[in-house]
Order: sequence, then C-alpha cells, then structure tokens
Amino acid sequence: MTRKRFDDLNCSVACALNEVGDWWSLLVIKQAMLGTRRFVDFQNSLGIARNILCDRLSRLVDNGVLARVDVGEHGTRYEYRLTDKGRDLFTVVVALRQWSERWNGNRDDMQLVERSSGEAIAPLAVRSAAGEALGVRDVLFVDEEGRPLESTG
Amino acid sequence: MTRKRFDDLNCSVACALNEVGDWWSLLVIKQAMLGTRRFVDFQNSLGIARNILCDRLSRLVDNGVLARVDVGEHGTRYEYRLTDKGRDLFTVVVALRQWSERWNGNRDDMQLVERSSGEAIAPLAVRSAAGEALGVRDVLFVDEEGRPLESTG
DNA sequence: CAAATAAAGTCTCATAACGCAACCAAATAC
DNA sequence: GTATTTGGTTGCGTTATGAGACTTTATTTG
Repeated sequence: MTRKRFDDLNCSVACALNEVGDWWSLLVIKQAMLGTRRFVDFQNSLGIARNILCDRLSRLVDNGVLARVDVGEHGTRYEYRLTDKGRDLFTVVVALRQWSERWNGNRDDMQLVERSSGEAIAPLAVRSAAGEALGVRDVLFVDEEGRPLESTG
Repeated sequence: MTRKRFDDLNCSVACALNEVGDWWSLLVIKQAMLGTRRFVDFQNSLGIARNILCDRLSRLVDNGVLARVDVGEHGTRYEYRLTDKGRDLFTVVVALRQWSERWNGNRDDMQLVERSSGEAIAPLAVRSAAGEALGVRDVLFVDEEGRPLESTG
C-alpha cells in the first residue's frame, strides 16, 4: 500500500503537492535558495537524516526542481543547483514565510531584502488583472464553461 | 521516535511547514476555500482516509487554521470553517497552483477568477517595496544585523 | 608515498504515520 | 420504528522516517 497519490484529483495544487508536498522538500529548496549546494551542507544546516536527504534530493532532481552537476575533477563531488522550475518556487517559499511571520510571530533571525536597495520586500498578495489585492472571498472557482463550482466540489 | 519537528531550525518557513507541511493539510485548506465545510464532503471530495481526515481537521483546528462550529440542533452536526489565519493561506495555495500550472501544464479543470469582473487573476510575484517583480537572485538573506548570510547557512 | 579526512551515499533496524475496512453512537429521514 | 447520514474510533498491515553505523572514492596532510 503506497502513499495516496494526488494525480487523480484533477487539481493543480494536488499536483504541486505531489512534487514538493512532504515535510522536507520545501525546506531543502529554501536552503538551496540561500545558496546551499552540497550534500553535507544540506545535511548540517537542516539536520535531516542522510537517507531521507538522499531520497529527497533524488526526487527533486527527477522532478526537475534541482539539477545534480559534477564539480569534482574526477566526478565524485556534486552540487545540487536550482533549475528555473526550482527557482520559480520562490513565490511559494515567500508566501509561507510571510504567513508564518504574520501568524506565529517572526521566529526567524533572517530577513529578506532587495539586493540592490537593501529594503525589505513587499507583502505578497493575490491580485486581479487590474492590480487590486484579492482575498478568498473576492474570487470564484469556475469550471471550464465558466460555471461557479458548488460547495462540495 | 517522533517525526522531526522543525521548531529548532529558527526558520519561519519551517515553522509554517510544521503546521501545514504534510501531504493533506493544504489540500484540506484549498477544499475549504472552495466552500467545503462538512466532514463527509471533505472525505468524498478528497478521497482521504477517515482517520487521517479526522487527525488533520483536529490539528488544523488546534493551530487556529480552521474553526469547528456546531450547526446541528443538538450538537452533533459540525462545520469546519476557515479562520482569518486559514484564509490568509490563500496566497500559498495560489502560489502552488500557479507554479504547477506553469511547469506541469494545467491539470486542473478549474479556473480562478475575480468575482466582480469574471477575469482571471494576475500571476503572483514577489515584489520590492517599489513594486518591481523580484526573483531569488534579486534578493539577499540577511541576519538581524543586516549582514548577508553565507552559502552554508 | 602513506595515512587521515571528507564527500556522498548505502544499510539496518526501530518507531511513527498512513491507508483500508469495519465498527459505533447520535441525529435525522422516511 | 427502521434506515440512513454524520462524525467519528479501532485494528491491522504497509510504508515512511530517524538514528547511526558502514562503504567508497577523492582530496588533504604529514
């Protein structure tokens, strides 16, 4: 009996969670965004078990989120680098950070600032095409014919 | 031996994942954003095992993401409703949706549109205080004194 | 050059989490 | 008054996770 796969749910959120929805993957990705590239550095900074780290890195590579590149002279030193797909998870990581800071207080000794100006970044917000901030209640989930979905969907 | 807790990592992303970082929680929340409120409806729409759903709902209630309210005449019919904290995860859910749509193709038969105009919402982006879109490389992670963090941090 | 250390895994084993199905009790529907 | 719905709980087998020891090349140190 395997873990339930979400492929059949016809939902892109489920599909995303299939790739990065476990406890560790997003932390590995966040760490990669901090600049970490080597196996041991991931291990030391996250305190993750080596076998689990190994499994997560492989899976992220398989899914195209990380790339494993040889950097040793003779091919036994590797680096795990974010791909474009991996870098594009920046929004997700920032969304989680900001949510946690807002609701659990800032447990983080780290700040995220714009490189050129040194200023803190703006809070993320879902926006309409016109640029207005939108909450859950300001949007509608519609099917392919544009019909609103009912509550049990 | 319990699952590794992320509290000691001093990282708000880790802290967020502690609350909603398992396979199911964000799907439950997304479903709640669609309007689902009853135990059976979550069960039917997600296909989650009943004991797991039970555990997830309780944990989300404990963490203040959902609220359990009596709706029956005599108190055995319940609804699980998003709190403000839960609704604020909208950004995270949308970020995951959009990422998955961009990189895995749209596996979803569902669209997210602005309620008033019916138009599709804009792509999420991390922005500077001035409003420019920022990628991972345009930001710096700095410590509390403003010093940039090194790669292994 | 030899020995030591490091990098990147792999293996084993114990425990925790998950998935499935059956069971249960109260409230509602018929 | 019986059947069904709702919101669970219990048992059991399978899978995932965590800790730590072990392995294998490469590089560094003496």
